[in-house]
Amino acid sequence: MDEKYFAKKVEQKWQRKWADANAFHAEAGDERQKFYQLEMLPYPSGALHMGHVRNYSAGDALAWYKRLRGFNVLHPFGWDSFGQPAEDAAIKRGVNPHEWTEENIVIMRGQLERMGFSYDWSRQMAAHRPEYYKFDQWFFLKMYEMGLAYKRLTQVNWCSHDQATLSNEQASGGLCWRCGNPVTKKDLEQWFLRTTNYVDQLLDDMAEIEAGWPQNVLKRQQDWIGRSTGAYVDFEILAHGESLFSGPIVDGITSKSDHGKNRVRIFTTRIDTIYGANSIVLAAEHPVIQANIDNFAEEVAQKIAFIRTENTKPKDHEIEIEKDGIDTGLKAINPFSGESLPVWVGNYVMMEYGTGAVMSVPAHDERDWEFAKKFDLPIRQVISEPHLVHEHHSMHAFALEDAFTEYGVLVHSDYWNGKTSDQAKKEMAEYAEKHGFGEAATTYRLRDWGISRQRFWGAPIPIVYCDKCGTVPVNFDDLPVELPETADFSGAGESPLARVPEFVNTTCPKCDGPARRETDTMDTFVDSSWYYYRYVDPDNEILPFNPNEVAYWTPVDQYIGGDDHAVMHLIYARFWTKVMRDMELVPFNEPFKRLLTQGLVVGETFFDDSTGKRVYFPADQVTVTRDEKGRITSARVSEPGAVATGSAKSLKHAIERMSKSKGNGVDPDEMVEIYGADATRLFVMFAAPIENELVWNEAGIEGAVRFLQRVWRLVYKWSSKSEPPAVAGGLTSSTTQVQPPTTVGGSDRRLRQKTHQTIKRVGDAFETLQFNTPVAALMELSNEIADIEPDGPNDAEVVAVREALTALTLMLTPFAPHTAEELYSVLTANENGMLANAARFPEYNEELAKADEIEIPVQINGKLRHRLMASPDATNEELEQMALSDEKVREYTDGKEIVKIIVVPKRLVNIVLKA
RNA sequence: GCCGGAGUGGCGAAAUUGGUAUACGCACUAGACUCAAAAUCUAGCGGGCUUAACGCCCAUGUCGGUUCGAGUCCGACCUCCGGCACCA
Repeated sequence: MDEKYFAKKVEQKWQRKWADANAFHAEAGDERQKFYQLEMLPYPSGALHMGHVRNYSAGDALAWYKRLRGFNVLHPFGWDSFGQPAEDAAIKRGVNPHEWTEENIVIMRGQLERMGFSYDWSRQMAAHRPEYYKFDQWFFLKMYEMGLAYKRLTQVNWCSHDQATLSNEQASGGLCWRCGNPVTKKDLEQWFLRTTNYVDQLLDDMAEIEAGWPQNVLKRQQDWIGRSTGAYVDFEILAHGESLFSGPIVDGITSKSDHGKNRVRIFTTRIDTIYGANSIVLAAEHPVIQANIDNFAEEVAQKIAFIRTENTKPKDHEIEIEKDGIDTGLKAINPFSGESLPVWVGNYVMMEYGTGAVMSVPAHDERDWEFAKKFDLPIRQVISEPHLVHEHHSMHAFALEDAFTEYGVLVHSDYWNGKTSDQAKKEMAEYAEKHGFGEAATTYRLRDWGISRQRFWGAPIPIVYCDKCGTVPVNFDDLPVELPETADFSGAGESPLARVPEFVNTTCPKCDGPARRETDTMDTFVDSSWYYYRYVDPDNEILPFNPNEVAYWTPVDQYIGGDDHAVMHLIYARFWTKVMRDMELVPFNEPFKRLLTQGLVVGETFFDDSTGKRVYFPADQVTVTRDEKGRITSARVSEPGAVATGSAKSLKHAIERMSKSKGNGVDPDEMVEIYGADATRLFVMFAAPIENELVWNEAGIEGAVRFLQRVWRLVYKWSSKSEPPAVAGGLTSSTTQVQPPTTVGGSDRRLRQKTHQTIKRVGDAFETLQFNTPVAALMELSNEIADIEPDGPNDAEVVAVREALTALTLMLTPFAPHTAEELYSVLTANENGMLANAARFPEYNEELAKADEIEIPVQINGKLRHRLMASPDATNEELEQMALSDEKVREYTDGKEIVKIIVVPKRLVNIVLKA
């Protein structure tokens, strides 16, 4: 190689060497400790973006680090290749989704290889290939056998733009998660997986992974699962002779015990407030309402219908929906007080949660308060702050200005008066159960996972419908149920597979008679729920994987990806693992021991304020003028015809997520071409903490190039000055200890100190998943090396520099592997690089890291006044004496009374004087 | 509205978890090299004051507190960013 750094040349050389040596292939059963490093698999869109680069750079850094630490590292890659974009491409451009997807995979794999990520490509999986989705179907059939997969008619979230059903997660906020269009409701037969069977485990097993997962992800999962404990209470429903309701009440009994009475079951977390209930409020869809809809007065029925349709409108997160409702004329009897309460329909009660019925206690619930205020319903306070209990009894006062939602002491609650909320919640639920009108209960926000999609590009659900036998699962032996080559995508609302007769028409696995296949495909989150198990045994044709391979490699030691998957993917994957555990396929509860969520890569964008149009991107197309404070005052676009000049006021400055559609993306290929893969990766790791948002700044990447060039020059400068070290495997303890002690305070001594301090810092940083600070530490070390001039150095200096450079090179590997490999081969005069030599992370020597002299700040009354040089072994007494006898310090202390002296060992001395 | 998180130079950020605030990098300024430019190297780079002394004062969103000592802990407030959103 050259003494000048040509990134491209170096990178291509080592990429070839790695590939030829199959360098990153890992096999189970090694006696080394295993480490499974996983990054979230991408959708093969056809173009790698900087978000991917950030994700995989971090993963690759850890994979390299663990290899250097002697682990047997599994670092696989695959493709989440089912999903809508392939279908969209088929519709828009008439391409075949299979071909389109395979082409994209080839393109993106090339991009990844040019980045030099150390993946074991022999384990690559792709969700759209029959050899993979065969086992989606296999799992589905297993779950069907276990009663975990079932079908029911349901109102689904429907996106009319994408012509697809959406899970609740995907329809969050009433808008389609993909296209952002409003979601409507539609009745369809849908397949579900019983995630609710595992809801408590999903919550409780968080204790196992708490230490390794970001708090906010666990928090979001908790919120998503939404467990709340309370009680069911059954209210008897009566027509009560009101003119608004005619005829007998039919159906709609929602409580378990009926005694021949019509009852409606409500859920509450605050049974202690039940004496404050002024009404019962039902969802418009509630069975009691719908079963009796013809018996309501005209205007009531109309209002109910209105509320029902209004509620299907998309929820706008910015605008709070005004409370609305209608008194149905029905009455409900409060089982505790015997009081007769009106039954309302309210737009704020959702059928999907709890029982679709609530008791309204305006004094102690904000929504009920609003509702009562709007319709002028009575408000009765039944919980008091403990110190006000007396007043409540004497004055019967409800001077509440707002709902009092805190716990307190019960008042105006008969027998229960004086009990605390906590006591009452427990005892009242028990009382209700004893008397047959309720029980303690827990409800969840999480519902079963609807996996049916009216889509072509997904795994077919392996079910057959036979007129004779009904719903029949496909035999395991007949898997996979393969997707046809293509289909007619033009239809609306129906699965495209329904229009492929060769696919639909089949024979019944049971009776061999004519039958039809299920034409829905599975949600793509099924694919990503277990792909990380497939990597351990990707070619298995009989089972999803060999249990021995799984036993060796899993669970995943470190998972890295975006926190946009905090709830969907990461809950489904946890669910899947628990099901697999119950199938005795894995012996543990949790798939991912540690999770790291990396922040977005965002672009800096400017908009012309007058036109609202994007002015330019990327930054190098524009000339920016800044004021002395660094604020942007004007910008000029170098593109002809798109000139925009003016003050900062005329330009809107925005930071936004990089994306193709916004046109503000940075092409990784371009970065590799201009700066090299190593510099790109190094910069992405260095520029910001991994969990922070990263604002792309092209100038910064040039800094990374400069750093690599500096290291490069240093290695060439010094490698000609001495022989390679005796030990080929890299920097081991034997090479470091063999050196004779040198002069205290000498430059070689200081460099060795810095080297070993850096080894410690960098190692610690990797263990705590920090990537920006170790790069800074390596830069410091290189700066220190650069300070030593090779002209006429003594032997000790050459040794110290060589040690420093070897350590630097090894520690640089996780960030810039190509450059590091090349420099390592120069330093060791061995063309075969690190992997061939089984190079190891440099060994930390505490003795060498220790400074000969340390600086001890001396404070007077907590203010820094002076610095002393002292031995790191100096005792507290010695430090104190040194400080007190120091001339400079005495200027401050002379004539003053010393109150006390604080000495922090190896840290500082603080002398406290009397004021 | 509820729940989290964060506010440190012109910018991205460090700070051994209560002990020298601003490491490292970007940008910028000056100088060296050069016919010149680029690259590279050297020096400087929070603000202010002064008799210029490796001296003082002020600075980690604001105000207060604890402490010998606070970016770090406590209380109140302000701002920004995320998540959830009628969840009973």
